[in-house]
Amino acid sequence: MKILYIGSGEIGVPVLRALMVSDEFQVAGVVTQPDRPAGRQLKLTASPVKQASAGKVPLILQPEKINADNVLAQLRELRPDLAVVCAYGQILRQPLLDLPRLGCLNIHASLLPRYRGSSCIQAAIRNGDTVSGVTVMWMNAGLDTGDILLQRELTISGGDTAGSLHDKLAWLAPEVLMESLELIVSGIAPRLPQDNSLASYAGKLKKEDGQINWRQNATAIERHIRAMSPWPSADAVLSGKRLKIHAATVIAAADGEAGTVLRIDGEGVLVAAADGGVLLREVQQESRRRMSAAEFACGCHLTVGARFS
RNA sequence: CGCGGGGUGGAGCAGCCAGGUAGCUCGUCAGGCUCAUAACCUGAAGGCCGCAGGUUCAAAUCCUGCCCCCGCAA
Repeated sequence: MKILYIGSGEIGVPVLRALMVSDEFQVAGVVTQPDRPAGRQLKLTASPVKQASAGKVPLILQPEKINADNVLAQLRELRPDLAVVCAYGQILRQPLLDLPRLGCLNIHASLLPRYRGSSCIQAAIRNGDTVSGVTVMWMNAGLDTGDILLQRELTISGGDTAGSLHDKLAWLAPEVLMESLELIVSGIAPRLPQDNSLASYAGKLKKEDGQINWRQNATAIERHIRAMSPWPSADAVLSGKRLKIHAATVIAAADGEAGTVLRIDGEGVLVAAADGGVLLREVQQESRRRMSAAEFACGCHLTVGARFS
């Protein structure tokens, strides 16, 4: 079976690798985002998917607009049986969705219909979910609204960050996809419509979304910190300077005005929230390396009573 | 040539602009106080100030080159 892989993000790389080593399925082509300036020198950088597939697949396309007629024409020549889409970064219109003989599958990193949209992983952490998973669905023109083919769950641990959950889901995804493909080959792949009344949407995150609001409860702040890690990262402001908060713990027995430093010791820096406190453990100032909050406190002579804004 | 910050005893930082005793918080070690302590007091050890040149009577500090780390941005 000839497969067209459409994706850009890191999360799809294990899936792509699984397809490339498969005997039963052939990756006829890969469509990924164009190389973009990235990194410290803004050097043109290939997407993780391109890096993983370069030289290993017959064709790699990097169109600015995947729905353009000339792109559709090139893809049509490949005569793919199926397209697999994962973290691509562009919306696929109907003509493209109709192009593969069997249609297009999308791999989504949440248990749909919960958390449609691009920040589904962060949403699961932020809301304190204990379960997430991977959904393979039949794509339609809507945003993550297609009929579900297969889902697999996994457990979110209390220490999971968006980064660690992303990795877990990335590892789970190949299994779910390959099983989905087997169901299609066998002709028994289900199409279960999503229950729209249970749907929720997690839109694209912006840098500003990382800002910590100390007037929230300690639990919410701690989840926020894990949800924003590693990107866009939870940011706090101390005496006008931005401070990234990489890791923290909830301390229930803490009382003080929201944002106030209550205690500093080897464990870290305890900051009051609306309810309880958040013990900052790992932080990072601009231009500085990550360090324990205790080390940070030494260097900047942080004192009890200081206020985060 | 995208913009910018940083490399100083074991850790985190100040000092650099206006060259001329190596400073701060913490840790370590010793002693003291205490029923006791991660608390407190006293004292001590520990630094070729990233590397290599240059300027100078004198360089952590000024100039040049190099190495490494990081933020923005994507």
